[in-house]
Amino acid sequence: MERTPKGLDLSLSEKLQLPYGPGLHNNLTLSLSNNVTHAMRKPCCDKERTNKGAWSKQEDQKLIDYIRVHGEGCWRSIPKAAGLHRCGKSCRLRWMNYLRPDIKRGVFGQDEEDLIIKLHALLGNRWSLIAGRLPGRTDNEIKNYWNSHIRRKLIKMGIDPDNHKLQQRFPLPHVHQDYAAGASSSSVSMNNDHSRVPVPPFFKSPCAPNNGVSFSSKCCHDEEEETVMISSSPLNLDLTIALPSPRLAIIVEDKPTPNYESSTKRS
DNA sequence: AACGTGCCCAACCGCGAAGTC
DNA sequence: AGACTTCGCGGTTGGGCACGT
Repeated sequence: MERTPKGLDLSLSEKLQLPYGPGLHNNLTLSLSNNVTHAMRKPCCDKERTNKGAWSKQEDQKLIDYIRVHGEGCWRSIPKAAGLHRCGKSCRLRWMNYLRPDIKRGVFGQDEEDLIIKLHALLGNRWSLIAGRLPGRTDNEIKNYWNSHIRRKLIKMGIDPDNHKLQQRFPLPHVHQDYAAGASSSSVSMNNDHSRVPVPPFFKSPCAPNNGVSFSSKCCHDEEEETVMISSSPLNLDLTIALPSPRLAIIVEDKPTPNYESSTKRS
């Protein structure tokens, strides 16, 4: 079954209605779900007979072997066909987030981090779309990285990670320090005394050329809220989202992997 | 050494979207 | 047309590890 990934083809109107923060979307979802009962929904699998929790090496191997031969598709039937006591959803997640041969693991580079921030400013919490611009990275990985690293970092810098607004009331010297490395020509005029705050590098520089998303930001001073807004306009809204890197149906090589229950997570 | 706390991240859950019957 | 099925997404959880006391 071939589908167009959700939100892949952003219409111009959608591009212009930048989802600064997930608020709107979430509120909508919330209000809808409050009015709908899902009591009739069937469980996605027979929970009695399915394994849950961390995957064992044997389970991984079964899934890899199966997909190596048959390719991805029809996740619901894969567990049975592959001899796994897992639900299809769990198989899909394990494959997509961990076993796929094209997954790039390891620490995020500065360029990747900057790109994530830029894309988040533009797309909000649409992790799958963001992941589509970062070859080898999964939405789950990016989401985790955002929540555990970037989010905190932005807060520390005095930037609201939800709406990407620079808060005015933050200890400026701290921000100066943090931005020092990336600060050069561009700066933001913040206060009446014309003190200047360097713009974080991810707001200044255009994206890496091969990412196909370009930015230009200007800042303005929002008197009422006493925040410095990194305006979304005029943005180059060439947000043509390319399809994520093609996934291999056949795995050629075994990849060194994963963490299993007993393995250590950290070095 | 023992305990508490915070962080990381794999995995789960619920739900909407899209396809099929 | 509408019920049902399947997929994919985003939010959340919980186990395990690192680090501080």
